[in-house]
Amino acid sequence: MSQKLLMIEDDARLAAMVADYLTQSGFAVQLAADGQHGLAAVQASAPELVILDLMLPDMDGLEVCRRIRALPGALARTPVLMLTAKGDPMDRIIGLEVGADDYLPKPFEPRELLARIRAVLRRHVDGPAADHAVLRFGSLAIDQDARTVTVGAQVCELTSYQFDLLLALAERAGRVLTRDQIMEAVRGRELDAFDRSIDVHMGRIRAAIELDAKNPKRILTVRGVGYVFARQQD
Amino acid sequence: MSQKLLMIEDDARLAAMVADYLTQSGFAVQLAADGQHGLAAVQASAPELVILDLMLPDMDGLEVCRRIRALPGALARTPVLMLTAKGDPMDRIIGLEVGADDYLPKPFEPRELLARIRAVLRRHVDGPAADHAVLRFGSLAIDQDARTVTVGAQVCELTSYQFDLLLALAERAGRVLTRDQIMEAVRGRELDAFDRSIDVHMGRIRAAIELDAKNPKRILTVRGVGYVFARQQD
DNA sequence: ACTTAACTTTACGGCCGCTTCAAGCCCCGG
DNA sequence: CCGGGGCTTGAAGCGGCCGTAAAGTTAAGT
Repeated sequence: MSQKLLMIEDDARLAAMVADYLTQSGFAVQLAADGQHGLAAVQASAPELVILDLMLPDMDGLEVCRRIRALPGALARTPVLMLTAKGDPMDRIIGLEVGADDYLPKPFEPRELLARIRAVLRRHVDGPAADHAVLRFGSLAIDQDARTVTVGAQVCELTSYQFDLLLALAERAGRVLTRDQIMEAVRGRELDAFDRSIDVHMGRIRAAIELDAKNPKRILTVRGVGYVFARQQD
Repeated sequence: MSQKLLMIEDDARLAAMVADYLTQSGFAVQLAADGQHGLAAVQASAPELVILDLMLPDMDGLEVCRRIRALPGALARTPVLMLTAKGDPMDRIIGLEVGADDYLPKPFEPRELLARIRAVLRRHVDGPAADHAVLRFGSLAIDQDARTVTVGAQVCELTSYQFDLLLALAERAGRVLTRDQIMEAVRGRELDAFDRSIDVHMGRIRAAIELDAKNPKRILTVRGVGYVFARQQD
């Protein structure tokens, strides 16, 4: 029961990469390179959600969004996730105003796009603002919507990337992941041969979430393989 | 099979309204007006989920939550959905830190409360249920995802390489493997003529997984050939 | 029972992989 | 154009673990 997504994006490289990532995450992805074909595809295949680039060759993403909302029947309520060029707050206001359900500034981590797609879909079926997915492991709490991590009373300062890494591990708690798998989950691309950056980040994340970074109880290293997030803690 | 909910809320009007809505949605709702009675009710009726107001006449909602978590047995893991006074981010952090499973700022739509209740319950039932690929031989279990081996309740300390060796044998349980075959399976290359390293490792693995390393019941030696992992055990 | 071959056990040296620190680089905001 | 935060890269340090060697034990053949 894989859900159908439509991505309207003129950058073929980006589109292909994202489509690949989302496909591996269990979605069926259809592509359209401009607004014209995008609108046609919405009507033809009635996707569960539309990923819509703000900048398109033929017509503005905002215009596309407006026309989706003007379609007959249930199609008008198709969830739209807008990709905006920059972190410009203006974009958000405009995007939401024409009826986009969420927006995501480029460049973005595939991981985050996936999280937002799921959030929008969840909201769409369960009602408005449905689900704060909060992962709990003993005193550790990971709030996927707020993108915050707390351990006991302490709020952990994590960068966005560190948060994604932690989340990738925590979602598969109890499963050993290789560095490649982790990189694949977060960025959708492979790791070059002897890249130690993952290790450095794990060190930083440990410093933030472990009580004693010298004796990690949550992020465990599996020598010669990768890392595991411990299922049982505290 | 309507699920039992407990709502701890001092505002009688609000409580009645919500209870009514949730009842129509197929839940059995029990009410408590303050922390004292709320805690008693949790112990008396073991609800599937507790809806807990942050502001209560007698004691803080946080304190109630803490005490629920301190209850004996499975009661301590009763899901808690916190109702916070405002959209203040402070509230959410506090809520997470005492072990609430989700939070919802007032005022809220009943529809949204319902969605979150369902989300939390869903997570609670199929959360820890994530299945692993596990090979079982009597009391011995080999978890390929976690890369751990357990004998009964005992977790065996094995290195990555030792784990791979054991797995190679266990996957072909009942078949005798030569040292070369084992090496081929694990490392993909051949073994030089008089290498005794496999033997040493088998000894170490036996020390970890055999009840009596002197009389191995799992990893058996086939003199002049190699080793077998016994199909029948215990 | 003696001999010999094969497996087990123990000890230890060295290497590989993880961690940590420091410097470089890139991107973004002023 | 400059400054800062954060990701990346490189190098140094350290510890764990593999492999070897050598002694001990078991099994088979004479």
